[in-house]
Amino acid sequence: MTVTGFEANRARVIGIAAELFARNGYHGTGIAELGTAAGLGRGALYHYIGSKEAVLYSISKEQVDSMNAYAEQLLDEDLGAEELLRRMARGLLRNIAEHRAEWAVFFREYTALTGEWRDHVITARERYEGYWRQALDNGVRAKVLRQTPRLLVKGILGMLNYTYLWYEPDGELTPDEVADMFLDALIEGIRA
Amino acid sequence: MTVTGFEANRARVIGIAAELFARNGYHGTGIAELGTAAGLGRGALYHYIGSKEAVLYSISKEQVDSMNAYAEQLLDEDLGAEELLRRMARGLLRNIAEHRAEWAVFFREYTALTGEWRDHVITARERYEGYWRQALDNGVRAKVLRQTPRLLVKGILGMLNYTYLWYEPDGELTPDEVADMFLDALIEGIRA
DNA sequence: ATATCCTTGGAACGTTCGGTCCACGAGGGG
DNA sequence: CCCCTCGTGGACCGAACGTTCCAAGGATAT
Repeated sequence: MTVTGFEANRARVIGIAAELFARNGYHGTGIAELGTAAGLGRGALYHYIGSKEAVLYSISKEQVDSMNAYAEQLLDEDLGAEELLRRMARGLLRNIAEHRAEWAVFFREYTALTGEWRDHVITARERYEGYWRQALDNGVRAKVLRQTPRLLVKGILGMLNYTYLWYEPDGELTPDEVADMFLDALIEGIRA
Repeated sequence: MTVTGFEANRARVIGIAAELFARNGYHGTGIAELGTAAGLGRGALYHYIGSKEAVLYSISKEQVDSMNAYAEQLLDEDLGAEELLRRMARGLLRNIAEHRAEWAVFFREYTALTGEWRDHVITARERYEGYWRQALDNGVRAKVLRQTPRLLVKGILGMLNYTYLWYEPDGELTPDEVADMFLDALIEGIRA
């Protein structure tokens, strides 16, 4: 049962590209290699992808955009500070666990993007960081958390993002459990 | 006053390569580009570097090896559990701050290594993680820290390693201060 | 002056790069 | 049966890739 339709085919190619880019790097993966893996000749391949950089952009953009949408939704829900942080962490780790290849490509290779594509992705990434800062500030305002340096948010994101490198979907912990473990350690340390 | 001697020249070229690899990626940086940046022709360049992959190996190896040596030294010193963790964190962040380009290359591009070089770097990296686990276990045995999942060490290292992406040497915080900020948040959360 | 060695620039190698182009086949509506 | 569109494989493009090679320059020791 082959999938049909332009969009479905495009998505399929981009998924394959994510695996290849994750394994061999963006510059380290050739268009010929991608064509072979997708079972497509040059003509068909370019019909779907437009350009190699467009593929990298699609891979990167989709993940960050989806996390931004999720964060915006949570921030609208008027949750308690601790619950908000836990849900944001769980959402991120669930996404990373489901799209390890895409996140690996995004973290390692987004610098290979140029022009507006680069700007868009970097901006989206900063926006996401802003949502985390907002969530932490919520906690401080509600006197649930103590005042901490603004750079702590970088540390938290590092802790969570880094999972793309080691998380094993078949391991003993679910993404939610990993998120909770990290937040258990952190929240006690920054409670008011 | 130009530096002389084979080793000094080699080190100079590798330093320049680290900057280029960090900015444009390993596969994204050409030998021609490196030659131009170093002010060397092809012949002279290869006289010093041997091969492109050898450059990547040198950059990666040096940082990890130096952190392993530092960790081994600290573990020999019989420090208190908290002091040990703080010193390890400070040492790592100091090193990252001083060699941002090298760490960026290491984190993003070590997968481009092949064969024994790849194995050596991966092994060294796992060894370093083992030292951190040891330090945490010390704390648990001394009843300074509570028992935590073994995967927490991945989170701590993520927190610290991630600094290569954002730490600004001219910013308001020294590497030691960043390390302390992170550990202040963490240690309270995992104390016994 | 001669011999030896380290260092050097640049030509050249075959391969692969990302991307373009075009002819053609299949499918559907008139 | 013709025409148009869409999808496709593969020839082909110039440029860049990492590496090798060699002749010669420069320094030092004899």
